[in-house]
Amino acid sequence: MPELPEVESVRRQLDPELSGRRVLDLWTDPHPMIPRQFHRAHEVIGRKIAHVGRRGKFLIAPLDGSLELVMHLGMTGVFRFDSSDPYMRARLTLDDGRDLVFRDVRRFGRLAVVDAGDYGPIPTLAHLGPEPLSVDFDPVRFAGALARTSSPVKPFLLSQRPVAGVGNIYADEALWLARIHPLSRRVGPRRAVALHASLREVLTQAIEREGTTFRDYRMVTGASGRNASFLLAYGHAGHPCPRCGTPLRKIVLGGRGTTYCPRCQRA
DNA sequence: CACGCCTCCTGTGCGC
DNA sequence: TGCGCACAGGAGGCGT
Repeated sequence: MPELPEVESVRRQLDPELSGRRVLDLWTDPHPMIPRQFHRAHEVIGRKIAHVGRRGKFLIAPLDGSLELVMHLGMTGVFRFDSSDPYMRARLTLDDGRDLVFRDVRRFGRLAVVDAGDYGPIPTLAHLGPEPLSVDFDPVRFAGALARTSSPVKPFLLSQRPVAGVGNIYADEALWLARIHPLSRRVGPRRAVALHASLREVLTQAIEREGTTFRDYRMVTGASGRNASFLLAYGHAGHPCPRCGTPLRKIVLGGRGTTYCPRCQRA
């Protein structure tokens, strides 16, 4: 569900609430998925949260004792304060008397405690590409990565390796903006630079609008993101391309719905 | 190591 | 109305 702009919006709300707070208790529901999804989570008890940071779609909160709490919203994860509900998977009791509730209908979300910087238990985080909105996301290196892979460009973006935080929605949006076919296996330097710029544009705009809400994604306040009505490709299959008027086409690529313009985006 | 496929889970919307 | 199926914004594990 949530991609970088949604996770960043959540981070900005959580950070001032959690910074300096100590976790007094943790409740997790007794489902068999929990041990797998909540690696060492109970070690958060008694620890103080320094702040809430982010890498790609992962929220990372440094704790005292050289530990880190790593949180991933999966497809349907939401954080709320003091709002118990039937899909509550975890509840952190804080030293200011409030409860932070993790709601997650599909149970793909994760709460893991790891030794600081040791992301072995979280392979995608361990091999995560550069932050797209930082100077580490370099167009020349990005072009090099695209030149070296044999994967179609969209699944490569979704792998989180060439760049962090891009999911299904913003991959479709950026590829449309850069006029690159999602199945393209040959993205040369010129188109790579265009894609680099498009990713930054699409993600920056989405952050300004506090993310895209279709159904599940909500901020900590419960508010929806405002970006959905600005999407140009994703979710608009069958509608005219905003650039050329050709009906947008939907295909399945790596098991994910993919919308693109068959005229603007050539392989 | 890299890639493609399948799986985890639950709810919703659609066609028949 | 009821049923079955495809699909949903993600990542991990496995076989090749």
